[in-house]
Amino acid sequence: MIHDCLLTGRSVMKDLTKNKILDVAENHFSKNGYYKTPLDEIVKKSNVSKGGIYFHFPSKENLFLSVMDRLAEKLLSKIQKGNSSIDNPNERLISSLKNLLNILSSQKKLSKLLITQTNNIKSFEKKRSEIFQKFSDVIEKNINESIKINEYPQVNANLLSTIWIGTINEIVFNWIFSNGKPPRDYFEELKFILITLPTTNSREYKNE
Amino acid sequence: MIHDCLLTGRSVMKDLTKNKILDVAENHFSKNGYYKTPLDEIVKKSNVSKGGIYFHFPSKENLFLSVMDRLAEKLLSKIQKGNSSIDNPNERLISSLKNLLNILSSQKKLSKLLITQTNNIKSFEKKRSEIFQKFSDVIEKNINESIKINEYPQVNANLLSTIWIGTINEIVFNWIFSNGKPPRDYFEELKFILITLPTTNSREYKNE
Amino acid sequence: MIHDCLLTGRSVMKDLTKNKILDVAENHFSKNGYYKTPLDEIVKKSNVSKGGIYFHFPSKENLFLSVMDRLAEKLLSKIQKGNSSIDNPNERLISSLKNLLNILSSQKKLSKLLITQTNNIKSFEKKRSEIFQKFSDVIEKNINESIKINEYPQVNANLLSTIWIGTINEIVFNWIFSNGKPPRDYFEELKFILITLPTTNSREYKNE
Amino acid sequence: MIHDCLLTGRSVMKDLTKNKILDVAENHFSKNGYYKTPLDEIVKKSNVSKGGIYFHFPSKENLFLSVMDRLAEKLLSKIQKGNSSIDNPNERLISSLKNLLNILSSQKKLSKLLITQTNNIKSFEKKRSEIFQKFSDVIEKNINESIKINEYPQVNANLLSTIWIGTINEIVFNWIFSNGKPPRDYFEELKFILITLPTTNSREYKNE
DNA sequence: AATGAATGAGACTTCATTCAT
DNA sequence: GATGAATGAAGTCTCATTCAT
Repeated sequence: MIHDCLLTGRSVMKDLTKNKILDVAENHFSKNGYYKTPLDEIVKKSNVSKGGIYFHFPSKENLFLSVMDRLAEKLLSKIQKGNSSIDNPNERLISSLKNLLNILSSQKKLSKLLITQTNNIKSFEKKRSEIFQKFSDVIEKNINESIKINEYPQVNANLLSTIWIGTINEIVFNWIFSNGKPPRDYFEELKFILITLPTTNSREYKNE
Repeated sequence: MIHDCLLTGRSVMKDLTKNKILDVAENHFSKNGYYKTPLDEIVKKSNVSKGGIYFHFPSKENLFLSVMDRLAEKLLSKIQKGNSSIDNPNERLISSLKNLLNILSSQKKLSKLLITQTNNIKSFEKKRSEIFQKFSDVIEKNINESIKINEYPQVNANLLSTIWIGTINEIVFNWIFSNGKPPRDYFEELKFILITLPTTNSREYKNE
Repeated sequence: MIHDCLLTGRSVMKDLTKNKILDVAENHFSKNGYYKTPLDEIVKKSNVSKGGIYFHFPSKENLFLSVMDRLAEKLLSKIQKGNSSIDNPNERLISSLKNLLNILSSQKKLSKLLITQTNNIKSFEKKRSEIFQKFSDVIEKNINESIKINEYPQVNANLLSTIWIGTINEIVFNWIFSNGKPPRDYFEELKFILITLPTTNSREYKNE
Repeated sequence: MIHDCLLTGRSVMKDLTKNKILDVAENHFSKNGYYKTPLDEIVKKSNVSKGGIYFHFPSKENLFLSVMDRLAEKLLSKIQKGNSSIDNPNERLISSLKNLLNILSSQKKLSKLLITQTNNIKSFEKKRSEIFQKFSDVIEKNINESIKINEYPQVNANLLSTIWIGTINEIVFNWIFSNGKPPRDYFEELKFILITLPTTNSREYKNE
């Protein structure tokens, strides 16, 4: 028997199929992109029939969106878990940067999926915005807390988080498409530019 | 006869047709994306037959790449023209930022084209990298010159230009897809964060 | 327990489910037609599972046929009930016409179902013929009795009943698809053309 | 060469393909119905590629409608041609009946197409109405002229033409689906019931 | 009796590309 | 140089039916 609990067995089974589909879809979408991944490919690799996929997802588009959602949740929870034990906001900011870079570095394909699949499909663009906004929110919150305790100069935290996200995005892009270094290799330098430099500066301000 | 010189006349005619195709293609690709723009749409709007398009461009993919190329050239020359008369490297850096933001703000569709059309097509990704690299190079060069004359702290200019590009990219993205403000509205704040803050800081360093 | 008699209880339950299915099926088939009514629709609206439907009906086709059968029976019994108390054959003929028109007028959807669902499916065509034949038989019988008592001229009663049926069919069609008047509005004029006119004429003949 | 005129050659060629498609479609639709005729069947039998069909017709539905249109035109022109040389309205009425019955008798498949393909598709129902209305109009006009010259009693010509159409429709139906006699076999009896009987009667009226 | 997840054949449609003219 | 009718592979999606539970 696959499961030891008869009561929840059914929903476990259901989730088994659904997750198998999501796994295969995630893999193929991130490797080949939305348009270059025919449903038949997912059918073949998942051993779930076409009808089975459409039983769980109303359309290919919805399947893609579900993949994005699951992925974003996974990444977000990893980042937040990494931060949960850190008290100092500035340390937390540094930790967020490190985690984000590490996680993305370890999942090249998923990074690609997250970053490049917009395809002029409204729902994709909306989803991308949604997800990036969530990452941005985490960072903005940390920046604001750093500002509050005077670790960071008075800047527009929202814009700054946009800078962070855009920067990381671009680094991932270069890594994937221009043989750039993996994101994690930029940690020290990014820390210097994005945190040390302004922070030091803010101390200078205070010293005046 | 429309033209008096048969020799150049022909190529002028050719260029006329070719540019008409490129104009219409640019418009549709940027509005609807690569996959959502059937060649038939370009045929209809350009009044050039399908065979005509295939005479000038070997494939739809090549047409798209040509649109990207032409566009990048246009934007780059605008930026460089704006900088040509400025002597001070730091001023030039500021001017670059301003120009970049202004130009992108005035061409929402083209911004979109430049930013979102990668589509997991190798050649597109390569082209996107190429173009962004050119923008990045301009900025990197200016940063390096600023560093040389001690206007800017000793940072990895290449990484910093990546930050610039990523930031602008993200701002454009938010503008297009999340009803964010147009890029130009961020000029002052970006100038403060990306230039004033590090620059001031570098002066502080020097003052110590 | 819902019922106290296990023996009949079971079949009552069964009939309850079966009739619920038939009700929902009748409604959807008549509204949207055979091909535009997926079984899933009936599942959703009847709260009977797919397996449940297949327990009661071997196929969608059979379900449709059952709907037709039940419907025809309903209509026929209504017509015959209306005629049962009338002695004079000619009066009965008139009453049949009136009833038929009234019943169809009050059930637009069912009329549609009866009239348009042939769909090139052999079994459907056979069923439609069967049903129309039953209606035709009722009318033919009445005509023949009218002829027998010299109320009606000597015509081919079978053909005449076909004329009746075809006429009513066409009137219903126009009502449903061309915003024609409801069948009942034609009663007086139809009575004149189909009964009075020939009847009067037959009297003339006799009077000669 | 297929055609002797180079100038019109192109449009002749175009029509050749289009008509080939229509011919094959007419044949299959009338034999098997709309839903039981996959486009692939038409592709196979017409030797025109799927794309070719979609070049000439925007959808399967539109193709079907075009078949209906062409067919209706063909039949109508045959009927009107048959009537063109007859002066007396009553004779023309009789001729219309005869022609209609004959034409339908000789084209069982097309009759079926015309009569049974409604399928709960709005556009089909509209087209069916349109076509039947045209037939009805021809008959109504003739009836009205017969009434004018006192050959026919004062009845609602519009309703009477509906009776005619419905009758013929029903006879065709019985012929196709219940092994009834072909329409033409009913000519004499229909003439008696639909024309002679009322006409004679109208004379009686006048004689009074 | 009843459930509903899963199947898979088959439907319609799209569209980059070709080629005779 | 240019046309546009024609191709055909490939795509997404539907839905009657099955079967383990």
